[in-house]
Amino acid sequence: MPTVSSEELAAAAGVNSAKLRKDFSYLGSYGTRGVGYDVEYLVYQISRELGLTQDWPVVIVGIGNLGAALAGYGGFASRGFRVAGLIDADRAMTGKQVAGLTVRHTDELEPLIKESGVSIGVIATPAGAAQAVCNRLVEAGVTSILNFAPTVLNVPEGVDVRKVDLSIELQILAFHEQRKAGEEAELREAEAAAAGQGGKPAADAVARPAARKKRTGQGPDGDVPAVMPA
Amino acid sequence: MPTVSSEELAAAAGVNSAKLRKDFSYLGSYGTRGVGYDVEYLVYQISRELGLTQDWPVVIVGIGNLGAALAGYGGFASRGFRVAGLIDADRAMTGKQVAGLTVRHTDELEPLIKESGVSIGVIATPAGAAQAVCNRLVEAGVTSILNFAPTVLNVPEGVDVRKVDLSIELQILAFHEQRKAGEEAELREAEAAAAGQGGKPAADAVARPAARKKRTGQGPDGDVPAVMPA
DNA sequence: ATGCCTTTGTGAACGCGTGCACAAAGATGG
DNA sequence: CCATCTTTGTGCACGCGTTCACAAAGGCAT
Repeated sequence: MPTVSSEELAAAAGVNSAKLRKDFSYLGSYGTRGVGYDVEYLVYQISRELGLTQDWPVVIVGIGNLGAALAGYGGFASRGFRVAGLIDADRAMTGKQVAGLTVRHTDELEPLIKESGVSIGVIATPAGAAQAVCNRLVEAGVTSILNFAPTVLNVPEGVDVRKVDLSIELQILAFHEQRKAGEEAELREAEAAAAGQGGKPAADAVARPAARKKRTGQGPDGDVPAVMPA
Repeated sequence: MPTVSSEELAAAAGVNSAKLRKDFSYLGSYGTRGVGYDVEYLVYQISRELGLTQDWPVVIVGIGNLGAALAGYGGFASRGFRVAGLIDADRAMTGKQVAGLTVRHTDELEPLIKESGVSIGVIATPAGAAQAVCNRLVEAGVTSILNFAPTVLNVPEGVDVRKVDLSIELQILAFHEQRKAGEEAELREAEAAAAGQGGKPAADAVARPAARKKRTGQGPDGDVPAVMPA
């Protein structure tokens, strides 16, 4: 398949074709009217725009289970990322092989960053060590940090930090799960009400502190919200 | 501190106080005018709305580095998640202790789900095994899946899937990193141009297939885009 | 060469979320 | 009990991203 239309691409991606074309137009990607987009050229343009054609040396600090998982993650190489080094504070880890690389001690952090020209650091340490590691990374010249530790990092102007909290994704799933359950419960309640016996709302587990006077009526506390997060 | 105002909360969170109040109003959380929100009551309301007060048994399938990391992740317990079981297809893993739990073989997947009332599954297997695992999870009654495998999962209506791609976060950092570098290069180029010698754009690594006629002029192919993703 | 057909690129309209500004409500002090 | 002050809850306006719809452009058959 040498060429694709915005319509095909949009259907495959599950988005609107107009949006896709407009997005491409921002990139300056030129298709051919009446034909579509040349696949190879398009792939190259998007790859370059996204930085996939560049080589990004990355250092991973904290080689526990998560750090090891990241070191061995297959998706990195194909996206232009190269693990330039693994760092761990535990001397017992020093010298060990993880995912084909040798773990080095924290002492070697700065030389590693400078030698390899690392500008992106990944923090997979316990929460307590994260800020100290972050400071050393920044000091050594790292300007982008991916933080898996459950802490908010303070960084100077010009340094980007992205925080990944693995439990947030679960949280979102649980939220939807609750909504599903809530809707079912509501249906049952509605049926019960139709049968003549209104379902009475359960008392709050934590009482309202001050005077809990009127309620707007139509919604008990157990209501599901009208909005939902992403 | 028994009570907080929306202003304080907004400042701490780095958002607009009006937005915060509006969001709270959607939840039906009632503050007290002239005083603010009762902290304990607010925490309880938000927790309940988010499902933190419920107990969510979770099964993790695929106990490699990532699965082990997830099993030991501290953030789960405090958010209401409980790892009900660890499953791995490798018989060599069966019976081993990971993060204080015993790894069980894939054969025990269905009974585990039914006994523990699991409705959320986490897939941390290699890409090849993910869809098969997914099918079995759904068949056994799981309705929410968190997928760490680099595959798109096909699921029936009513089942939620969230895909976590660890390299995407790095991708976003790299994109910004590229923009930073691009801006610096542009500055240098502008200086060079001011000195009389215009920087010439490098030829594309992949040639345009068809006729590459006019360009709108002001932007060489190496341009950074005018927009950026989240 | 000419006309028709397909698909792009984009101006314009729509919808939604965010932020502003203010009235209502409750607390507090005289 | 009334006046004043603080803070909530929310109608309204603005801005941005998405979608619609169509003119322009290129390919292709006759």
